[in-house]
Amino acid sequence: MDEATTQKKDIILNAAIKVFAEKGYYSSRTLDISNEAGVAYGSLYHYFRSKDDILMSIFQERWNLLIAKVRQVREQGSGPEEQLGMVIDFIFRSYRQNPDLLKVMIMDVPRLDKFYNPENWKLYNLFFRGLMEIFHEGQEQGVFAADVSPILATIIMHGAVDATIRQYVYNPEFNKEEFPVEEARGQIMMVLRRGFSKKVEGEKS
Amino acid sequence: MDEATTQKKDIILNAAIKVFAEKGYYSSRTLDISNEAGVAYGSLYHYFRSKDDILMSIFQERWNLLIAKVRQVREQGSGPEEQLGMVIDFIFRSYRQNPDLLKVMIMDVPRLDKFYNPENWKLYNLFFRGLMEIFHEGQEQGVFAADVSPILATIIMHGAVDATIRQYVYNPEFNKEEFPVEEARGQIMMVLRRGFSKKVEGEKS
Amino acid sequence: MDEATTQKKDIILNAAIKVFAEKGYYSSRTLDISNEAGVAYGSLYHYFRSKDDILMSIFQERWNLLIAKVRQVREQGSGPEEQLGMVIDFIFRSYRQNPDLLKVMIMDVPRLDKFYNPENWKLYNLFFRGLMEIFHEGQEQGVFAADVSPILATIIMHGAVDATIRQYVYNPEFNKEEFPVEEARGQIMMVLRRGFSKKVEGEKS
Amino acid sequence: MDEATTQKKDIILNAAIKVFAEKGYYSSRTLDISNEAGVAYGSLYHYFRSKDDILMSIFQERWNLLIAKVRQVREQGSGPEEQLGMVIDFIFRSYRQNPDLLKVMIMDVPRLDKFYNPENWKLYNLFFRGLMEIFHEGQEQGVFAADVSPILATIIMHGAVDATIRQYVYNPEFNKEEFPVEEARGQIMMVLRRGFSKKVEGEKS
DNA sequence: AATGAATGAGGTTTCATTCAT
DNA sequence: GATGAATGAAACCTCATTCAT
Repeated sequence: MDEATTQKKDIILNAAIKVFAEKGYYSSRTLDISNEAGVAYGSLYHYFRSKDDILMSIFQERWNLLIAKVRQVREQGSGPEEQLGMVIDFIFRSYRQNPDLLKVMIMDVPRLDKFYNPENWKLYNLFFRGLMEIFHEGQEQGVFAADVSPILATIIMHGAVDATIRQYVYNPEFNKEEFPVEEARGQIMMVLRRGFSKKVEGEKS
Repeated sequence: MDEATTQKKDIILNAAIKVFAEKGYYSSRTLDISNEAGVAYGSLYHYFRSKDDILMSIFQERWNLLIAKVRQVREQGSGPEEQLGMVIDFIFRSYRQNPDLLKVMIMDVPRLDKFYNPENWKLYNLFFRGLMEIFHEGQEQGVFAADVSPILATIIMHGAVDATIRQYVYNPEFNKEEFPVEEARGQIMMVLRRGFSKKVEGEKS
Repeated sequence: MDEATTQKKDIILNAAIKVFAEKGYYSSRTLDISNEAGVAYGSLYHYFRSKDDILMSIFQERWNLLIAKVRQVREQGSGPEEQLGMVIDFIFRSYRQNPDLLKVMIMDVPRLDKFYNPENWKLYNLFFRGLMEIFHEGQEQGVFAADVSPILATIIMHGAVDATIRQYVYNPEFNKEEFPVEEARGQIMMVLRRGFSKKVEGEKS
Repeated sequence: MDEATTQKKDIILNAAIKVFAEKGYYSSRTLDISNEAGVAYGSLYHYFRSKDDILMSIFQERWNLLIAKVRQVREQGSGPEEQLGMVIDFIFRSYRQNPDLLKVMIMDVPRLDKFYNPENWKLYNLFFRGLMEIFHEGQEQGVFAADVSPILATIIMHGAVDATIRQYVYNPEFNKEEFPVEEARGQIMMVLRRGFSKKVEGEKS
């Protein structure tokens, strides 16, 4: 794949992200995408097999970035708490840089039938596995509570971040001024840090 | 609306829930719904204005139940921790009773354009407001940390539960045997209780 | 057919006239008619075989009135000019009394496939035959020009009246104040009287 | 709009005219039109927005021709009588060349809800205005009677022609052999000439 | 590679009519 | 006679995808 091709694919992908974010995958027409991208709509099919394929490409490209980030964070070697914080930071920064992309990732990707194939699940779970490993290390180092399952911890973390971004993206009654992204990010970190930390003195078991 | 009408609407709604859960809203045809419900094609349109209207009715009926639950929990008057626990329990029990319903609520409802109207947001936020009030009371009673925003706390809680159920619903690699629903519910409760509790001794701010 | 039945049929027919006039036959639903008539929509089918049948009944009832009028005018025995004038008067008066009815007669009846059956044509042409006979008598008495075909004369007369009423009914730019119905009627009469009268002195043949 | 597009639109339009003339607008299916045109189903919607749009295009194209004809006749500058004769001739000739077209114009166009919009009325009345001006000139030149309103004169003329063509098109009992089109046209001209001419000697006012 | 006209399967919705109550 | 829930055929239109240029 030469560079020109890669560039054109990116133009189309970015146009698709914008269009999907605005109307939703199923309400978006390929014509909308080609218009937004400024290419003839037949051209989409030079670069992608189908409309589905475009959405899957968005997922894969983005998700690989996320996985790379997790890997980079892990190799860089600070403490488990800091590592989780860096991943969460990365996600929130991604949202600020390109809210449309996260909107698509959260809302459209998981609702596409074709998304649910083994290959994607493998990719999907790769990210969680990275987080789980960080958490597990934290447990071994005594930073995180031993009675919390790494799987659940990961899901909770991801769910908290995901739900927060959803509020930003969709809820018109959500007061974005009162809650700047940084504030939200800080609170989530705080709650999770506490939630994941070792048994609190005097806790009812 | 007489009883017979209510019954018929429920039959259709339940059929729709099953069909939507299986194929997703956009991939479900109205014919599938009428077949599943065992009624004639056109009958759907006696009871609902459109396919959209069916999905919106599912949301509204279900969400009103959730709001009613929150209200009931609040009136019944145990401590804030117990109250939040009861709501979470209710959601997990709902999932066990009717996983399809939750699947539709989580995956299909939020992706429908028409969902995003003021009336629905009002309903939607009514639930969060109830949770927020519980949390706020907990703060006043010194049970929950004062430096956590009730809004964020609510979102985190909801996100955690939602994400967990998503795993049950979709992730084929998620080991449901290892994690029975009760286990997941217990762990979430534990993490949140810790995460929401007062500042831990010696916490880095 | 007892009296109660006849009355109910008339109620339905009048409702249908109103609805058809407003929305056109094909855009009118049987439900609209039953609502307008204040009866259950199943009831329409007690009194009429079908929606088509309702429109045909409107035509037949009305057209028989027209034919009766022509017969009455002929029996009453004034001169041919006066007789034609009376028929035209009758039509204009009908329009003033019930514009909706004429609207339906002119616009909806002739566009229904089922209208074109031998029985209706017979009825339809009965009216024209009456007019033709009047005209023919006028020719024999030397009142109307002998070189005008009674058939054409009749068609022209009918077309002129019909087109004028159409303007009243539909054309929003047609100035109804400037042209009260009586004025229009008078002018048509004048033009036709002249047009049908014997060859003008010095006419180019 | 390039030439190929124009050609394809014309093919579809002509097919639609044929189908509409045969079955009436509402009884014609879009599939019938595409079959008749020999194009794919969906192609209709490349060239026209909707079925309605096809009918409106037929009206507009045809009516612009009529208006152009009136303009041409006026510029060409013969006497008012001749000018009106030429317009009537044009209409009758149109009927002979393409009876289906006139059928659609007379029967289907005026019964479509969407026909009644300001834009169409403007177009519609442009034709009448042209005729009225001819008539008015005739009055000033002393050829036509001063006591006849140009508006009514125009309507009568149009109604007479329209009603005659209707007979040809629809009435199975109308004897077309006895009345060839030329004969009808001649008689109408004669009646109108007389009807529009100056007060006849000895006329009752 | 790029274009966009052409395709046609498939979906939602309408609505006249039936018929059990 | 009166009702209106139930029926399901049929219609319009959309839109992803193909393919000749």
